[in-house]
Amino acid sequence: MEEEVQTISHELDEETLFVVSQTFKALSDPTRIRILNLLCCKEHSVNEITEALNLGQSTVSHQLRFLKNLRLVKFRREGTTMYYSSDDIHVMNLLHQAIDHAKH
Amino acid sequence: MEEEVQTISHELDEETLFVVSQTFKALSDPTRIRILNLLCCKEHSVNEITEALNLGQSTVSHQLRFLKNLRLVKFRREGTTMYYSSDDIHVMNLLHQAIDHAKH
DNA sequence: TTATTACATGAGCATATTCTCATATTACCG
DNA sequence: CGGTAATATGAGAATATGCTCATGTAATAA
Repeated sequence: MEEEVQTISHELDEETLFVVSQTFKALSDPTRIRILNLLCCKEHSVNEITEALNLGQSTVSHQLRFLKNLRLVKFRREGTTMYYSSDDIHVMNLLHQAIDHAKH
Repeated sequence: MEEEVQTISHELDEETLFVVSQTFKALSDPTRIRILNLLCCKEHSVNEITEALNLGQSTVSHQLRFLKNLRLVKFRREGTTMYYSSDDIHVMNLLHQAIDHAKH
């Protein structure tokens, strides 16, 4: 009935726009990409990540908080050690597609 | 044979890291997402984009240059009018996957 | 040629991002 | 309890990002 209203169709609503941009922002930083790529296959402690990627401990912690807030990673405690692992199959999929594509 | 050497494996080389992060950075801004989403199905002039998305002409032009530099869009001239269209099926695929996922 | 339309570009500002340094916090061990 | 190892957090500086304003360029029409 009201097809004319759809003139501006295909336009994304604000929430979708926000979620999509946030998701890609998470994947737009080299440090976060390296961390996610490392966590892809198995969990790692903060120290392991710090050493494997040769980063500052604080940097890793900050980025993990970022990824944790977006629910892209989860963690479990074991004593004073926190083990992080990836927690969003779909986003990891986007990442690996982009990596495969970049490698040609 | 040399499995121990692979300890640091899975690490991404610098160029891949750069390309991947640049690609996602292009998709991490709401304005660029809206432009790419509009260009998804058919070409549009700069003016059409400006009006359809209610943006400044300069803003659209700047973002189109950004997308053009990454070869995500192409264009053709018709008189004084420039028609832009998407030019990277793979990246458009990443975008639509993320949009579908965000919409649940 | 001049005027007009459509688009591109440069400079500058406001904000956001990312890292580093220093300092918490938390759990464990003796 | 104090000491230590592992991680988290806050503040600050350096850089990057995105928009707006003004102006430049290019093609066309009169």
